[in-house]
Amino acid sequence: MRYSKEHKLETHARIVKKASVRLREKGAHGIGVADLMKDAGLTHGGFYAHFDSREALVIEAFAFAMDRSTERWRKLVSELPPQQRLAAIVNSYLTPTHRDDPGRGCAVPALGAEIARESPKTRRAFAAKLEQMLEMMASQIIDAPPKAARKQAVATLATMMGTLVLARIAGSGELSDDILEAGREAVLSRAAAVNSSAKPRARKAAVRPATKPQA
Amino acid sequence: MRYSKEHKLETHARIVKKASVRLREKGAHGIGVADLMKDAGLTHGGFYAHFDSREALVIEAFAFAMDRSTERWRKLVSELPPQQRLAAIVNSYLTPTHRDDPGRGCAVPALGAEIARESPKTRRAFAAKLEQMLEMMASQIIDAPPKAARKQAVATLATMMGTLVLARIAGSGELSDDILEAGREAVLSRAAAVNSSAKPRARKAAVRPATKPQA
DNA sequence: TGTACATCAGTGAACGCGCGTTCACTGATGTAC
DNA sequence: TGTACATCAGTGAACGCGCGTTCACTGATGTAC
Repeated sequence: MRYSKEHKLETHARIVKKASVRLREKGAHGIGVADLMKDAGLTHGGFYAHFDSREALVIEAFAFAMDRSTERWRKLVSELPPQQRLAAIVNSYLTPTHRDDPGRGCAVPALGAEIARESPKTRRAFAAKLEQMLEMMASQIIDAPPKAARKQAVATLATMMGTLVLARIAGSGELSDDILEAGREAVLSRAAAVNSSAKPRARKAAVRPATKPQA
Repeated sequence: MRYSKEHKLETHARIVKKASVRLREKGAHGIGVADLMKDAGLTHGGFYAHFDSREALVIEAFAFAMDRSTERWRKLVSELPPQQRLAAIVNSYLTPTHRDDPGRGCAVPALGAEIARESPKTRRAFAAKLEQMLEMMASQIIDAPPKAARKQAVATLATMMGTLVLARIAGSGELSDDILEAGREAVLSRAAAVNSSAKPRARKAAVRPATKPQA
């Protein structure tokens, strides 16, 4: 063989990783196979040695992005007391940094609407990763019964990603910052309300914006 | 002239109207000029007698869809007492009917993320219509000072459209219905909390799902 | 250890196709006389 | 009122281009002997 055993896997992973950035930036149909390969330092002809089709790469790239977000949240949250965890996720999500850098941000606001229109196969792949993300969020909400925690996780993600979409439509000026702030307040006050056993100071600490970027 | 004075305007309006449906269904790049013209009962060659470019049609079609939604809400709300208005909008928005018929639904969950990536011109046109929609929503919230009403409108729309995107990713099964329900509850309980002067029964009435479709 | 061969990740030209856009033309109707 | 002409919304062929995909080929390396 021309290359070491892991070489192909590494190349494959590099394509997926770079593509996951570009697709979040440009949309699921916003960039072509040739440019995606160029991003990974290759020419387009080799593409089909790694993927059955462009769609297959989109699925992998999307899954990669979702796994990264979920994993990043898990790390972010691992060092915090339970009652601050959801707030920490929210505060890292609803920031100008995240709004202005979709390529390294959450795939749901960037690609959700588009992927929901794709083939059933693609949509289901997306749905499965979304489900994992929701489960991860719900598992951070320990002071509510599972069904309520699940509902809160859904509502929180919906508000967070919806806020990001609205903020991106509004550009990156003051109006857009206000949108982020409105979303942040809404989702944090809801968390505080559901989380009725938490002390007020816990909530106040949670409201402070995170300095770390995005999610 | 071959046709009556209003003929061209009528044709133009018909193209925009049909396109606004198809674009919401298929995405801003999901359908071509030829098919859009066919939808309006015409051939593709006549397109440029009506629009400078495909992008110009996308802008008009998007504006049309946004105006329709805003106007529909205005009508829906006009016959209701103030404290039921926001809830009525939410209940008509977060329904399986709306989820399953994006072509006649709100353009924000269908096209928002995509349009935010378009040219500044397109994005700003979208942003202006979004602003009108938010103002309309905020004007329904009369028991809060303007700044708070604005914030609540932003958070409400973010949650509503985010919920719709998540529900569409999840398909149209039970899991998807649960997502709609979680979004509905979150946004209605927030409205009830802000709307602290309203009587409990007002809130209870508001929580009942609407039978009318979408928004 | 040295040599011949097999492998296969990656190259780059070429393909067919659909797209947005252009353009010469059509033909029904309004207008001038 | 009747006739010749001008208008212009709409037609359909054609354009250039970029895309996803295919394919014959390359050449560095692992393997067999």
